[in-house]
Amino acid sequence: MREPSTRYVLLGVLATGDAMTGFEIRSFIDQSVQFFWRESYGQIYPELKRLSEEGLIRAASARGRKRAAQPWRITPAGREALKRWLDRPAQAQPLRDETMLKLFFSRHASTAAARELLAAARGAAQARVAALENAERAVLADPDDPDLLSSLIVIDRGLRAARMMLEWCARADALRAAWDAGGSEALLRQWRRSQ
Amino acid sequence: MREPSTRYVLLGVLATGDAMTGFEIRSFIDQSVQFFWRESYGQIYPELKRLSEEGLIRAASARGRKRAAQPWRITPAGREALKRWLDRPAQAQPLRDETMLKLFFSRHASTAAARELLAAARGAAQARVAALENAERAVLADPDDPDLLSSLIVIDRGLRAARMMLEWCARADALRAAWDAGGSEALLRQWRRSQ
DNA sequence: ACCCCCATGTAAACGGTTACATGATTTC
DNA sequence: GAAATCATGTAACCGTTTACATGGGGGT
Repeated sequence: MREPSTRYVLLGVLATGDAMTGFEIRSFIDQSVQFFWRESYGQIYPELKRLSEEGLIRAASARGRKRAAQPWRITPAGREALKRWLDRPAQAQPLRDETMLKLFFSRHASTAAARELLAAARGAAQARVAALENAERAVLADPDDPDLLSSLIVIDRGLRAARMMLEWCARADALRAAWDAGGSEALLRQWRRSQ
Repeated sequence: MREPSTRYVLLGVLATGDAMTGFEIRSFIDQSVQFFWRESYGQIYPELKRLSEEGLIRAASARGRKRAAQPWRITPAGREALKRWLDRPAQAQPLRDETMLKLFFSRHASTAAARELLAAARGAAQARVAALENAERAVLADPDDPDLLSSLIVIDRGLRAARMMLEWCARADALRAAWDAGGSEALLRQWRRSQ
């Protein structure tokens, strides 16, 4: 049995203290942890209902404007549940990277397709670096954010991952070029260099 | 609509040329691309049946020993389908990293729990480096493997990712220590250093 | 009056894992 | 002949995405 983590994302976001609607929670997720987590409304709304039935969150109806919007607030029981989850070791590292899969099988494709795959990976990594540098700037602009430490740790991870991808793309190009030029011997020579 | 990639993994493995049973395909996946892909029998067997109905693979019954085992061979149509898939750009970069999620919310946990999370991540990364260095040795021992280039590219990616994680763990520790010692000012000083 | 954004929700389909059942073959 | 390994398959369950339906509020 695997434990669903969706509920804990919701609790974690609400743990900041502010009452938020499902829509706002989703926006928050898209802004803060977008690079390693995503949630769809189809998950969020039913889960919020369940959480409130279990007493881990409660409706905080009174807001300035009267609306159909339903803001939620975390309860003490919710904070405890979140804490218990955080105390448990994390499971399930991310798996299933389609780019890697295609690259691994790329000798069955045209060389153009293989080059295309690497180029796309490079483009994605560059975009990611740019997005993360923006996020970094935004975080540094507000040094009193209680999430400052967490945000920086997470952004650092994202930046390192993206830059690693750029280096790896260059390396993959070099390996491929060596292979094209001189087969397995040249490839192995290239591999041993800067290893 | 998202495209299922399971079928193409099967085709990709069979494209090597050898006839293989579902069991052997799974073993091959576990040995070659285990770090970014996994398949379960519950996916493999029904999908093999479907592929054979579509004429992308065909049964290659006659093997030396008579068995319940059912080896499959890729057909020309299967190779074309694989190629078409490889020509399309890859979608869906891997998402949902529970470790990152917990770390992001870790200010709501005990400091012991946060340290524990990082320690586990470091341990996992070290194990991964060791496993990948073994894989590297195994690959280098057989320079005539037609998958040599792909394997090295993939191993390189895995090694870079794992080593990046080790560096990031150290950095995260340093950031956390700075925060504990001197709050956000010390944290920001530490952040700017070696940035 | 119209459009865009905010906002909630549901149903269907899908992909995937897990658990379970079963049995052949090899090796010791 | 027992144990380990090779091997196939299915059913149930679960989490997730997608598409669809609906409507209020603010701005132009």
